[in-house]
Amino acid sequence: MKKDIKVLLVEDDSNLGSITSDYLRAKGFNCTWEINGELGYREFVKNQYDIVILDVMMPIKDGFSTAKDIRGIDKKVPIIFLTAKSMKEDTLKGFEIGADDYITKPFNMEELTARISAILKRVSSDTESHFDDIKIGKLTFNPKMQILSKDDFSVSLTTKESDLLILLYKNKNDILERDHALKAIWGDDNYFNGRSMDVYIAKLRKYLKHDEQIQIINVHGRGFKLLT
Amino acid sequence: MKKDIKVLLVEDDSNLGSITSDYLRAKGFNCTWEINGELGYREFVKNQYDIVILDVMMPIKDGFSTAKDIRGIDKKVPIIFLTAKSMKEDTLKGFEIGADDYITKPFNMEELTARISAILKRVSSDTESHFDDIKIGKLTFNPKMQILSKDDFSVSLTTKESDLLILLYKNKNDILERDHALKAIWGDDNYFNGRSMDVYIAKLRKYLKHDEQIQIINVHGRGFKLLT
DNA sequence: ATTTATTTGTCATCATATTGTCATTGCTTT
DNA sequence: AAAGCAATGACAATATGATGACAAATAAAT
Repeated sequence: MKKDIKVLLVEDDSNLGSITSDYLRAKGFNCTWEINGELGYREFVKNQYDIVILDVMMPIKDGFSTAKDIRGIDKKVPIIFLTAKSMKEDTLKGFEIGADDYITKPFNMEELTARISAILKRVSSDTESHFDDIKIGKLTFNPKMQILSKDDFSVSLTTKESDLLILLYKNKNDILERDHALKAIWGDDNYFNGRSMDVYIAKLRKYLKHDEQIQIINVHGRGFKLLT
Repeated sequence: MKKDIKVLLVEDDSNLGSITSDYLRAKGFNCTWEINGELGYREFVKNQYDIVILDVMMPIKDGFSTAKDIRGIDKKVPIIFLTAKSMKEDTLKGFEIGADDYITKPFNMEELTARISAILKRVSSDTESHFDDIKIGKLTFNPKMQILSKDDFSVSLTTKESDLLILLYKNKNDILERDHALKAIWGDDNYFNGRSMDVYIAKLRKYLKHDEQIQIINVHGRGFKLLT
């Protein structure tokens, strides 16, 4: 059936950004272009992306820092770095963070799409599409409809509940750090947002009671872990 | 008797567009030709089409983007893409956005009609013709006459009411996003049009009370869903 | 072991944004 | 002028998210 590959391009040079995103769109990718790391991160959080392309050198927030933030909430999404020259330190640093590939500028468009395709092919096996249903134990969650259901029941979650559940799921059986989650969903990590998040954790726990196998445990001072 | 198949062709090259639409008309199709994605989308919204043929590379709004907008309000209408030969088949094939077929330019006319016929044949089973009556529960809606009726009653809907009902029907049991509906029917997604739409939803709900099975539910912050 | 401080759990309540609905206005067509 | 339609204003109802209050759990200090 139809695939809809969502690509997030973060590039501060408006000329290159415009050309690249146009090209990717013409190639059938669902490409979104943001002009700095901060906006890029926020966009990544708001929507589900299949792959991220980050320019390393950016004024507001550089590519590595952005990648680190993204990795804070998503350990699997493929990231490609664009570096100005072949700087050894750059590439090394990038791979440490978990870069899947890096491309030195200037690059030609065919090369970029080829790399994207190669990476997607490589990781496609263990990657769930962003519009697929999520299976959490005996429960099923449809992120588009924001509906959590089992054979016998069905609840509609609010956006915040849904966002948090998705974030927990992406880090299932692994810790979701408080500050990462807060930055991602509430935009800012502060005391009050923290209290709010605790309330939402409580709400989710209530929903997840429908499968007694599933639980959200707290890791004191760190965050939460969704056990499946 | 031959059916009246409505084909929407969106092609920026006036030469090719003219020739192709002439040919399709000669072959008995009811073909409309628009010269860019924006006009194409507006035309699609205004009328009901059985199939859409989109050039990928267009100046104002490219084919993929147009397809995405069309898919936003109609998940089923068959779409054929016209792509330049330079695009590698495999790139395209992997990342189609709900394309039912694609044809590389230059193509010969016989090939195009053959593809169209093949697709229409393939999907005709679950596709309602644009002039058919729509069955909504116990109710029947005739989109040409804009008349909603049951055995015992009959109302004539206004254009806006009718447009909205058709859009809801096309997305029945699935969410119709506010912004898509507003863009499609009111041409622009803004606060005031949104209020207007809510009024029309209320009006439709009143009409649909004649079958208590049918309801339009709201999905907070997202849109509406017609449950049949 | 006991006390203290910090973090988390949860309920109830509040504020805000979204949606529902009626009445009215203005525009167009006849 | 009358009728029909769409847009808008006004206000009610509802859904959502934020916050306050306090209990419980955990960690740290004594």
